[in-house]
Amino acid sequence: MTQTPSTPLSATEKAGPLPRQRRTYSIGELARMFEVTTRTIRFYEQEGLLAPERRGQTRIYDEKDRVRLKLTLRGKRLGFSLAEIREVVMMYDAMPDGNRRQLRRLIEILTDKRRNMERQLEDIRLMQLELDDVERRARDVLEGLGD
Amino acid sequence: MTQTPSTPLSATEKAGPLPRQRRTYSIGELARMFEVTTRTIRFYEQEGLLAPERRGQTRIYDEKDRVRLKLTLRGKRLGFSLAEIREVVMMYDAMPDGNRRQLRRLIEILTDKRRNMERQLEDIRLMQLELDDVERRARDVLEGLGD
DNA sequence: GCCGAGGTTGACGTTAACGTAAAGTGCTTG
DNA sequence: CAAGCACTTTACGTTAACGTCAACCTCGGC
Repeated sequence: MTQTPSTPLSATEKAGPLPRQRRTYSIGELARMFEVTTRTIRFYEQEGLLAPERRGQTRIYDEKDRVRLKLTLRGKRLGFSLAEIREVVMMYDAMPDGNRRQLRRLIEILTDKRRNMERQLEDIRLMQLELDDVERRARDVLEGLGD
Repeated sequence: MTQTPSTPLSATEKAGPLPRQRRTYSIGELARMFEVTTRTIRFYEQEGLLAPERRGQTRIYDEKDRVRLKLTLRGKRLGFSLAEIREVVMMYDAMPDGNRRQLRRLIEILTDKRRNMERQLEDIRLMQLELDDVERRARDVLEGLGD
């Protein structure tokens, strides 16, 4: 009865009028799709980031799982730990019936992540300048060697 | 043995009117300055990222070292490994007398890093959208609870 | 019936990036 | 001169995020 409408985390999903096919994926498919190993995917499940269904022993992943994996990997590329990612993900899941304190906590976390992003943006900007500089010098030296 | 002429490593040494003084730093100063531990700084040296001078046993860091530490930490925040950072740093140092092959290799690495940055920029953009979305929903639920 | 391709659960191994504790050195301050 | 810092080396410990076996199941095809 507590069937949550199960809307996956998504700001970028085009909710077309198409009858959404209930596509599913095997662990191997997902692995190839995102260029990770199956070990990684199982590990993420063990860490509470995924919860695929089972047909017998075999894991079957649906669209929601796929999106979650995608977001997890994106978070990782941005330097978040699995623990951090899990925190947000779990709070998101618990949101519908979350109490005020939890929700405020979630917003607090999000604000923090956002600050993190801002800093990274600045870091990237500065790093790009450094790279430009180093590359320019390298090219100068190359030229000096008589290209 | 080596009698050093009692220079008290004063931070505010009035040697001249020039603003560009040959300032030096102790390991503790740098640690506080960047909010890392001295262990971290020594570790970076061990990994070939820093090479401070010594007065007896004690490490003395100059402006160049400080900048390098700053860049290292920035690289870390962007998810580069110490090995990667070292690669760039060492090649940069060896640049003046670097041969063509090395220089091309350096430029290749830089191009790679740059691609990395581009991807991170995109990741950040997407992640910000996600965060916006999650936060908006959280606020909606909060409001629904009768704020 | 057997085989290979994929899937499963342990369980132990590995690597990066430090943390932490022990034991010593050197300066300066009461 | 004793105490107290800040610094040093050595060395073992720790954590996250997987990698790497081993030993097993299971299903479609020949």
